[in-house]
Amino acid sequence: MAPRKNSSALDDLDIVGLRRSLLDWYARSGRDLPWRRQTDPYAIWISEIMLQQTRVTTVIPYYERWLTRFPTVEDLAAADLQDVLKLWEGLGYYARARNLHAAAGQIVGEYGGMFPRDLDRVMALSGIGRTTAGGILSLAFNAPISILDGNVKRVYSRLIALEVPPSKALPRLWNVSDRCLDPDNPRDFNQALMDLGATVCTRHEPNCLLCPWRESCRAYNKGTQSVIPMREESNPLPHKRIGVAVIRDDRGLILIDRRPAKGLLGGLWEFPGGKIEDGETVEECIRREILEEIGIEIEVNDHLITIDHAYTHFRVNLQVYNCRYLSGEARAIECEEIRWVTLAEIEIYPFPKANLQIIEALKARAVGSPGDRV
DNA sequence: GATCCGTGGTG
DNA sequence: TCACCAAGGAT
Repeated sequence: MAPRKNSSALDDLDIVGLRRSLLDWYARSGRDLPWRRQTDPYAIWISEIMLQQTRVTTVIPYYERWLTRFPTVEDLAAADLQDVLKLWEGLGYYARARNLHAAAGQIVGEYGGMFPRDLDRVMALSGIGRTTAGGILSLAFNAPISILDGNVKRVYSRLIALEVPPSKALPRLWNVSDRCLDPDNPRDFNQALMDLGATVCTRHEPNCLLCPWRESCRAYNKGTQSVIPMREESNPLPHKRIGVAVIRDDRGLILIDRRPAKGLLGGLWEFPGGKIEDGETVEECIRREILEEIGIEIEVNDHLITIDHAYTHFRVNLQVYNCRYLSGEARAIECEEIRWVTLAEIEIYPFPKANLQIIEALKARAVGSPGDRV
């Protein structure tokens, strides 16, 4: 008989035993999380999206606020996107909020508000991929669908002592996840797997002595658990200096603009500005950018604040200056929309984190200098 | 398949 | 201080 072509990394492991020991561990040591207290697919969907690339402790207050404000998919579908983004403000990856809003429309429009149970239909919703779909369907409906999130990649990479970074072996890891999943207890199994990765099989200093899979884990048995999973390649972050304008007109109103709907910080509001080119002063940059983007002449006055901020693929240094409107009619040339607002009205608009520091600085200055022109 | 997309915690 | 990273998906 010919050797099996697809011999798996799991061939020597007792999968039934692994399932039982993990579920036993989960019954004793699983986490009590807000979205596990019910099986409403809408609430579980919201939690799964918020948890993408985001820590549990960060998500919990956002999750609670969201379910209070938008208790049902109909509430979300009927909401204004700006209000959705405002509720998401500070959580990052804002496409997630835009996709939630769009998918709510899909669910209400195509499925009468009933969350679909079919994997292909769930994955067709905006912002839902294979892992999120598996998470929702297994948690809400106890459907036997595997997942492969960051926790699961780490746990299985160690279990099979994977010799390459997980991104180089996704088909193998999905195969492991499919074969290990307990078809009789998919809900608890998937949750247990994520809890194991989050609390025991952690990135740094995993607590192997508490792990139910210790005896089977190939990394543990080789003593390589601290170097697996292997690191992904990473490139140095580029750095940009940005000139930013807080422009006031003669009435003291402040100019803000809304960024294009897609791309970085899509749909959020900001103070206008742009990249400082080589050989250009900050003041020159700000005057040029405002003329290009908004079409008005301004006077660049005193420095308000400097903000250093790191995004995923680059860092910025924001040089923020108080400016005064001089001439021309402001219009949205390189943005979606512009508005002149008061400092009080600004609270309504969703801003990226780095811009919230500018608003704080403006408020502090307004309080500290009552005679200042506000 | 490589790149883009935020923010806060951490060693 | 700073690179790395944490419940991924879209293009």
